[in-house]
Amino acid sequence: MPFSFKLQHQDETARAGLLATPHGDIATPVFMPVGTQATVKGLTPEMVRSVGAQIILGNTYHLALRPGDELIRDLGGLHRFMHWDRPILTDSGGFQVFSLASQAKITDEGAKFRSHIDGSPLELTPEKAVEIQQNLGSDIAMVLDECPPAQSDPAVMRNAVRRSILWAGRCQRHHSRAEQALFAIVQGGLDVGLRAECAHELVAMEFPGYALGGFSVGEAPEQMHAALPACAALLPEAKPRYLMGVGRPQDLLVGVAAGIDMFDCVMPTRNGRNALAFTYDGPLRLRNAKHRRDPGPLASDCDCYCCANFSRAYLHHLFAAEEMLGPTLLSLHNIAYYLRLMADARQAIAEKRFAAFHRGCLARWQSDS
RNA sequence: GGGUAGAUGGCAGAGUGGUCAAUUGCACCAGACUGUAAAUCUGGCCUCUUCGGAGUUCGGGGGUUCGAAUCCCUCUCUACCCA
Repeated sequence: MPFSFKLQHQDETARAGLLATPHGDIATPVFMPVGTQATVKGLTPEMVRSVGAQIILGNTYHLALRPGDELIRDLGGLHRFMHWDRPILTDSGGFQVFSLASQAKITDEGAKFRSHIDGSPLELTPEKAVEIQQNLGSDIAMVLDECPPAQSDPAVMRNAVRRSILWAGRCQRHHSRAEQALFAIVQGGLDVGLRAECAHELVAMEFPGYALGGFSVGEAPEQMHAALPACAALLPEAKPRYLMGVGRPQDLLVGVAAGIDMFDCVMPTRNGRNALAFTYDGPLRLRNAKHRRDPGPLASDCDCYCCANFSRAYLHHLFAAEEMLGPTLLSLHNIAYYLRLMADARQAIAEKRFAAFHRGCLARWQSDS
C-alpha cells in the first residue's frame, strides 16, 4: 500500500495524523509550500527542505504549458526534474479555470484556455489533467474541478458542483497509476447544503482524499471561517482533508480547528517576495522605514537561517536596494514560520490543548507587533 | 572682460499667456496580496481641510495683462564658448 492515512490524535474536531506516500510520510496538519512551475520561487530545494517542508505543490496547467509534461516524464519525472525527493502534490489546473477565467471557456467537456504565455489555444479536460499529472509523477494528484468566484449566483454555483462531480468521475475512471493518489474536490461556495450534496456524491466514489475547493475566492475571511466546520465535517473522518489555497496564519488555525489536515497557499512566498514577513507577533512589512536601523532579527523565537543571521535593518536594506536575496530570505522565513505553526499545532493537538494554542496565537497576532 | 544657453516641486525633466498645484520618471511614505499570468499591484507625496474645497508656489525684485511658470526690465547664480 503506497498510500495511507492514519489518524493519531484528536482534540475536539482538530486532528493530527500521518499520511504515507511513495516519497515519504507526512505529519498532519501540514502546510505545503507552493512550487507552481517546478520551483518554490526564490528557494533551492535544500532551503525548502531545511525548514522542514514535507511536501510541496506543482501545477498541471503551468507545467503542461512549459516545459511540457511529456518532457518532464522523459527526463525522469517531476521529482528528479526539480531535484525534490519528498512528496509532491499537483494541482489539476482547476484553479486556473478561476484565475484565468477571462480567457477560458468552460463546457462539460473541459476548459478551453488561451495560453497566458503566447495566447495559443489549449484545452484541459478531466482526462488530460489526469494524464498530465501521471506524466509528472506526483504523489498526490487532484481532479479537475470548476472553481467559480465567490460572488457567482446560485445557478452558476450549482452548475459548477454538477460539473465538478462529473469531472471527478471521469478523472477517477481515467486514472491508472496505483502509486499516485487522486483526491476529489468539493465545491459549492458558502452554501453548506450545496457543499453537502457535492460531498455526498464524491464520498460515494471512494477517493483516497478529499479537498475543499472554492474558498478564498473573493468571500470575506469570516464567511469562510463560519462555513469551514460544517464543510470539513462533510468529509470522511478516516481520509485526509485538504483545504485548497488557504491561507493566512489565522485561516490555517481555523481550518485545523475544523478538522482540516492539509493546506497550501502562495502567501508565504508571494508576500515574502513583496517584503512581508509573518511572525507569531503578527506581520512585519520590511519595506517600512521603521526597520531601517533595527538590529534585531525578524523573529527572536525563530531559528531559520534568516532569523539566525540577519537583522531587520539588513532585510530592509535588501528590499530598498531590490536585491534578490531579500525575497529569498523572507520566503524562507515565511515558509519556516508556516511550517512551525503547523508543527506547533500538531503538538498542541497531541497534548489536547489546541483551543488554548489557537487563542494564544490570536492574542499575539492582535496585539501590536 | 565679452558672448551664448539656462535657473520649474527631494532629484531628473516636461510645460513656454488661461483647461497648471503644474505631464512623466526616480526617490520617499503607506497599503494590498489566500489551489502563483505577481521579485507584483494600489494609493499618497507644497500647506491647511468639516475632503466639497481653501491658501501659498515654478531663482530674487519690479512691470505688462482681465489673467503669467510662460511676455518685458533688472538683479543674482550656473554651464559652455571667446579673451
